[in-house]
Amino acid sequence: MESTIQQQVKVLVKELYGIDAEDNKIVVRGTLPEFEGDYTVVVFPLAGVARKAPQQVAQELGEGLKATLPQVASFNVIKGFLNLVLANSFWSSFLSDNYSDSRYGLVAPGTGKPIVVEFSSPNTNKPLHLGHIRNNLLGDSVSRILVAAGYPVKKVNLINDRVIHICKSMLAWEKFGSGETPQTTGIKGDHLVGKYYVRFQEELNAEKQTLREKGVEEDRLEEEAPLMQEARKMLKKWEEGDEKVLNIWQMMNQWVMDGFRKSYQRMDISFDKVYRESDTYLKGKKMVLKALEDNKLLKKEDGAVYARLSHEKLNDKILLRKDGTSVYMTQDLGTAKIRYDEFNPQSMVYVVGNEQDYHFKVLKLVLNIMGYSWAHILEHLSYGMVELPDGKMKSREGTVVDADDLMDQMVETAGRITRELGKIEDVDGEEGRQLFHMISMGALKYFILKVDPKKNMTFNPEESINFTGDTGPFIQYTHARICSLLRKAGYEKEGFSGYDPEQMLVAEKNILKKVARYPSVIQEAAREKSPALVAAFVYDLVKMYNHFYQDTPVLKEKDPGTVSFRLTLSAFTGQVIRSSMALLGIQVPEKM
RNA sequence: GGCCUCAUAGUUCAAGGGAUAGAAUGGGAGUUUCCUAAACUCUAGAUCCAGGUUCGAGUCCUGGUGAGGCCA
Repeated sequence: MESTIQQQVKVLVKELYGIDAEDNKIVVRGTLPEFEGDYTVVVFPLAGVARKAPQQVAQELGEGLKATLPQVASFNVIKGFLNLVLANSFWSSFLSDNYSDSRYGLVAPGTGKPIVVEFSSPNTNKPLHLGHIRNNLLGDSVSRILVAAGYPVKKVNLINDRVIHICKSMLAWEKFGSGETPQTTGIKGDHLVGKYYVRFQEELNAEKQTLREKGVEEDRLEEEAPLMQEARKMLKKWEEGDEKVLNIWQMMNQWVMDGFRKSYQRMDISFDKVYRESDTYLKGKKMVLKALEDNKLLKKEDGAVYARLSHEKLNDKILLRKDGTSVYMTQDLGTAKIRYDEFNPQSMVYVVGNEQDYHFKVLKLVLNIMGYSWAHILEHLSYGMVELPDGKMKSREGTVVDADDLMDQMVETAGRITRELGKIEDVDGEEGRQLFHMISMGALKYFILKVDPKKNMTFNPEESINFTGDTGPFIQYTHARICSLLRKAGYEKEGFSGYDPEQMLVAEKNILKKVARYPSVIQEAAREKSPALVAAFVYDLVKMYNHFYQDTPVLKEKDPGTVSFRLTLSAFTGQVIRSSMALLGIQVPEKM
């Protein structure tokens, strides 16, 4: 409807003033609740080009719109704002036209070039923490939103499984592990490996302390510690293909991946393709050497290969060190190429924290310099850090919030509160188990996704398990109430009849206005890659529905036409709630 | 030191250059013979500072202050 009004305004401006108005000068938005109207045209920009007083232009446009658009019942002008009131029948027709569309708001699945979304990309040396959760939820939700907006999407994960990360855990396990495995200990694989990573650090610190007492200089401690020397030896052996080291590496990677698989499952996250850095890391090196041959890259006197970035006022970027070893970016060049060749995508989105803004900027530039014309399709979806109320998470200070612990805690809280409220019967059975899972994950996902991805966020563990107010469970609860209402009424998507639109209440119209925006919210969220827009939308919708539900009887209403209208309105609202929550990866229960 | 982000009620978040800056939470006061009170209603409370652009600035520009990040 917004675009219909916008187009018509454009036509009228041409007719009345002989001016071709630019689209960005025609601002149409929802009318603020304190004014009368459904949509508002902001006339100031047009008054400027028409060289007339805003009120006069508004008046003339209002008359024109009323005459040409049958949906416009009346209008009023306040200062430079033209408020349009649509006929109630427009809104009831909107409902009858759309209530039976189970894919309302969603665009048919696209068939063109895919968008490749990379997210998660964990290191295999320790379990997932809160920061990874934001990454995973964002990547997953953005993927779902893009699909809903009609894009084909490939979700990919790049496991950083090379020995550099896991070496310390391997060494500590070998020395102190006495053969422990996830099976013998019952510890989740990623946590077991993480345990030995911590153990390594502890032992290393002890060694450093000993050396320190012996009078070794502070900046040589790490280098001289026997454990670090052993770790370096191990790394070298891995690179040489030492069978024993490779076996341990493979085994412990497997443990970690088995652990991650469980966490992904719990978050309801999956991938179309999983890459392993150990398989792909050599590709980038080849590309760099090839580009050097083609004179696209340069070589320093000491042998290091680099890209010149002075035209961008950036420092040169080394791609191969003087000893021929590769740097992080070298691998990223390789994986980008592999991915491009494999999917022929329209764009490649990387969900990676904003501490790597510079890295991605340079990555695109280097790909360009190396002659890959598709470099511009790389898009860094840069999200902010997750901090705790008392500052950043620091593994050294033990303030890291573990993903599994957090989820356990939330399930427990969901169970406790449900029991206290006494709303469902089967709290100890399958129904309870599923419900607690739904509520806890709903709370966690919503809490994180409602924040603008670009911004840093503070994660307050106590507030995150709050289930009232602007939370996932609040929205889930509204859905459950709607389901309950429909169950009682025996409503089966039959729609409504015999309803007089003149009886429509403001609260009902507000819901319809909101629901009507859903398709454009999906498009906007896809364009911005922001689940937060979907979260804000569904929260607003739910608040409006609750307001309606609070003081508008449905089943007790006498007029059957009104009853069927309210039931259809409720069912449609419930569907949009379910649909938009699904875009956030959140399920909604029928009872809670 | 150079570069990049950010700054809004006590706190956590909103606000496509547009009307009186919205929510939630916490504080205060209420709502249950009625479809689920995990709800609803009322109430007090904020744009870091100084300039500028604009009919109009939380939003754009410049400078400052403060916080975070990246690069050494």
